[in-house]
Amino acid sequence: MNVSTKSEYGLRALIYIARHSDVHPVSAREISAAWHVPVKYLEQILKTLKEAGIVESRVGLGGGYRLTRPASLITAGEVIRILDGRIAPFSCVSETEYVPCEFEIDCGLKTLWARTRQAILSVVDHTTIADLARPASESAAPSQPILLKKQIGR
Amino acid sequence: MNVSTKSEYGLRALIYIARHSDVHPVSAREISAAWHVPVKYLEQILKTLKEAGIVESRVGLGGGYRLTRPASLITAGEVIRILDGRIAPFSCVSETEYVPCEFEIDCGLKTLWARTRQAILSVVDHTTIADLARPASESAAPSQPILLKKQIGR
DNA sequence: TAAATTCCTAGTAAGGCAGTAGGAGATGAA
DNA sequence: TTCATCTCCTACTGCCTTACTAGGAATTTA
Repeated sequence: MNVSTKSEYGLRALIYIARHSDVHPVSAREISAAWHVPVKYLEQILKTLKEAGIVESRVGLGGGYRLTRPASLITAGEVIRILDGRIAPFSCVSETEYVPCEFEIDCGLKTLWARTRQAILSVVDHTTIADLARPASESAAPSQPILLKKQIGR
Repeated sequence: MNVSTKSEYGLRALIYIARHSDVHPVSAREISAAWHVPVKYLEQILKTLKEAGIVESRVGLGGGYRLTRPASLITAGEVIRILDGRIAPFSCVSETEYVPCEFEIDCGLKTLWARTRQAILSVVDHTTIADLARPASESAAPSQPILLKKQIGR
């Protein structure tokens, strides 16, 4: 159960762009300096994000990246899927990379993984870059209420 | 976002033991044959599970493994933690392996990861081996109702 | 004594992750 | 026109983890 640095850096980059690209596009170097991420690595991530249609870019002096859509229309789940691949904990319950398992008939685990996946999606697919870009003091509540009723310890 | 084969095999082994250890303990070879898992690999997993106090073992002919507790008192989350380590998607929100992050103050992501973690825990910490060991036809519903109100597509 | 079983340690092949490296080509400012 | 600043593109690399394999020692029962 892990999120890679790609998703972490990618989301941070998008947060930064959402916050700062009003006047001019934001360069990879600027984001890199702000979040302490290696520039060259970030370039690759932003390239992937560009190919996926999340950001657009302008080359040359004064160039950089901008979101193609309002930040409120980009979900964290979408970004994680682009950069990390499948979100489901197991491919036998993945929508995007489904691979059947020989034991599905009598495998209680499938149900477990399916529920886990739904639980994850209920969070990441309902949290947008706009939610994340809000100052932490406003507690980054998602725009749509998520489906957890209460927090559980541990 | 992935669950390793260790957790998968470990949970399957426990399910098998819960179902079949009434009369005599269950051997690794037996489980291995039932679930198509390499014996030697399974031995290692069961050893870890034994050290963690989930199963007890008996050496020699007719030996094998038994649960130390009723299956209804062993949660999937506990097993995954033992075999895979941290469940939280990022260590900045982990209870068991917390590592602070330099950007926590203004990092909307922390909230996202925290919510994701809670969502995962609300499933895996409320699903027991007893739930999983029930025949799939009974749909492996957890003993306590989980906190998702409805299923979401995608 | 033989067969079955857990226990213990070591090794290993492949793949993914997290970058580093080195430019080529575009663009705007001086 | 030159120069600094950008993105774009491809290749490479070191390290770690995963998913095993391998070989036996010790224990127990028939």
